[in-house]
Amino acid sequence: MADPFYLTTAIHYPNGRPHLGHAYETVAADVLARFQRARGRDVRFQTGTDEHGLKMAQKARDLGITPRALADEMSGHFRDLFDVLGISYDRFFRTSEDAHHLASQALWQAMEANGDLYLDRYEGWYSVRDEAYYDEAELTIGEGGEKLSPQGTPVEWTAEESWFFRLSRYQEPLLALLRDNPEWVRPDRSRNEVMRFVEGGLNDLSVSRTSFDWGVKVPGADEHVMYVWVDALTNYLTGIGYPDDKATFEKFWPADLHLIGKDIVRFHAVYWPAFLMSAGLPLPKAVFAHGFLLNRGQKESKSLGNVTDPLALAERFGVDVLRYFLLREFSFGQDGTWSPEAIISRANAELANSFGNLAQRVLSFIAKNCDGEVSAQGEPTEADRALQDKVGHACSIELPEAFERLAFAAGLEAWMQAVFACNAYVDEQAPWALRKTDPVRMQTVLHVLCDCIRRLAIAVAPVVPSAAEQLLDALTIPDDRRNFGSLADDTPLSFQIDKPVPVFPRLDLGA
RNA sequence: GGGCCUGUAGCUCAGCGGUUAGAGCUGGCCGCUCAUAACGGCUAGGUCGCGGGUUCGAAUCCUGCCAGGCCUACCA
Repeated sequence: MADPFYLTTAIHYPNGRPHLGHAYETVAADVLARFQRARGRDVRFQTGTDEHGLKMAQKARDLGITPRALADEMSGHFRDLFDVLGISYDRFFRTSEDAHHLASQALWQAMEANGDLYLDRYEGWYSVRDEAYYDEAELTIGEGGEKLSPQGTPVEWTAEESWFFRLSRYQEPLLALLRDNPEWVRPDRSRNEVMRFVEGGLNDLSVSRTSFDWGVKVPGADEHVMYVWVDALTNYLTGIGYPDDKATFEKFWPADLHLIGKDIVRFHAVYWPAFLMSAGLPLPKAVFAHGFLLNRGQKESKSLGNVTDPLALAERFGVDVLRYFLLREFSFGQDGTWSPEAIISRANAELANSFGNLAQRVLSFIAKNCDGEVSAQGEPTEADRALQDKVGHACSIELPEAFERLAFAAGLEAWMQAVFACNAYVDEQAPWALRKTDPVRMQTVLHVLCDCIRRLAIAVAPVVPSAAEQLLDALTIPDDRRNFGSLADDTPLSFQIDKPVPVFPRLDLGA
């Protein structure tokens, strides 16, 4: 049976429409999911929306609709976006699902049974906007004499009964986890952040609210709803059947990777493992925090009015182009800067001119001059072997090795080098000259090139699935010969080529 | 305020103690004509944020400062 691979994105908070950052994280996860499937893993890939919490309740109130209606609408936008982007999720998760409430309560009860939950009283200056309590000393006075949080949001004196989680118990176990598994949280930036936070001492965590009811009810205390992060994190369990579907759950848990943004590292690398330890469940194998994308070097925000709709980018440039750009342009884990010009430049140089045109010049030559069929007829030369070695190494070794460590840009860089080598080979071998002088040799050259294109397309398919599929169709490669295992296949004896169509059209700025 | 991260050719990035600091894009020159005016070859271009220090030797280590980001903080 295939080796399971369970991968998650963070579930997205749908108090607004999805932005490019949501697309970035989810596309990256999708590439990894497709990559692992093509390597033969039994992949379970989950994304979704995190719909509870005060901010959703308030936003709904402002709009005069129910939180449920707001969640339905906004979650739909996320799902639509992901469908357009070709996200191959196995499960689109919503925390408002009934099963999730039951699962969160089950987790809660497991933590309670372990003696880690207790009722206490919480009071202080509470900012609804920040969803946080502040100390008196932190407050400032606004123009009208009202008290403001450090973020400048209004605060009100609030007292509520709250359940607390004994996070303080888990300081040592967490430190041991981080010490003994240096790769558990990546990159190092995030690991450092977590280490320092835990070393600084952990206070018990307030994990329930009574000031609103849009959330998961605390078992046996109906007036409380769970703190959003408790039920949000639980989605990783619920989505694979916790607690009732033991077969599915045990197959996929613990997760192989939680892919998240760098801003929510603490929740995933401190609170989450503590909850799981408390409930007696195994911990996920790894957490990876990606960087943020900056629009021409600036953070996108509503107040700056520079928020990009990822759907518009996908429509303007194409889904495959956008996916390729997102993974190729940035060092995953670090922040990156993008612009429409950068997308066009990258797409034209690498996808249209280098790879797309390579396929087009070879396939269309075959369609025109060989009646659409090529086969190996002569002995391979040194140049043939050198090219095939280069392409084979890039596709079977370099790209997979890089993708395994989430170094997508490095993997695609190695892949591009192989594409360059193919174009150089075409020029050196000049099949258009061989057509007149040595048709047998011409067949061999074209045959080598078809096989290289086949392997390049298979390797890059997780990133640009539609275009790769078109190319493999054009080469008449069977569906079950399109995975990484097939890279090592013996070259097909012959290739049948229909009249090809360019798979990556050139883009221009006016478009 | 503290911690961590980032700052390398016009642009996006790699290099993270050791020969003349690399790649791609952009620019210039040459070649080719199969191809999406695409491809190939050559070439131009850098005070490695700034100032100190360690070392035979630093973009690479230490320190101070500047700019941006993330996390965090009882600092009136």
